[in-house]
Amino acid sequence: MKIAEITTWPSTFQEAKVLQETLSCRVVRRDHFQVIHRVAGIDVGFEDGNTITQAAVVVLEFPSLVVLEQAIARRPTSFPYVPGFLSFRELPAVLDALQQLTVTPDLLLCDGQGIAHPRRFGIAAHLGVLTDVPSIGVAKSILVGTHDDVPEERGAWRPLWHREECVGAAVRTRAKTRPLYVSIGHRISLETAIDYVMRCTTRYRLPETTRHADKLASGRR
DNA sequence: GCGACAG
DNA sequence: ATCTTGTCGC
Repeated sequence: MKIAEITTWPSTFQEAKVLQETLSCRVVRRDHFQVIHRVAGIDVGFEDGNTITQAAVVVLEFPSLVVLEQAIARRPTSFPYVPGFLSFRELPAVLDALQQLTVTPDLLLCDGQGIAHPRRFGIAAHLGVLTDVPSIGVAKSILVGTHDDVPEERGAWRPLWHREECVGAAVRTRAKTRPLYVSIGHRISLETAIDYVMRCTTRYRLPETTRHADKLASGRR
């Protein structure tokens, strides 16, 4: 797929923060897409003591969840891991991998937060804005916010609150396992995002998209 | 100032 | 994220 947006990568945290505050205005928090036929899972891994960043993208047919295509990109790591600035570390490699795809995904499921972020611009929101493809943040733990206890059964969820605002949801994708944290990335509402995450999840805690991408990024095929 | 803190 | 095998539990 082609990525039209010209991307700027900051060299200081000050610049990065300003960029997040500027681009966060572009996030569309309501449903704005057509029929979803292809869903992409994205994951990033590190090698050689974190000096190499490897991004993996796997495109699945929706709703069958059959694998259609996959891509891998590797490049030198250029930004440290600092909570709140994950996208600057991982997105350069992710964009490389996305550009290799021969088909354009209709929806991106990204490891990490969407707008459940101090400046409402986590990695899923950043990726959505840069590609202009609908995206969802699917995180295994919280960056910011709190929530009430989530009932044990699969499908149950509770709002994730941060500074009086609902920024996402704690979602039980599998009974008796820790919830996942789902948030708006771009061009999708929270309710719809939760629905797509559930429809991409079968018998495990993580969505099939994420599981395929995890496996590919860690070199297990 | 102190503690928390996606991957 | 990553270092790492078998093992305990549903």
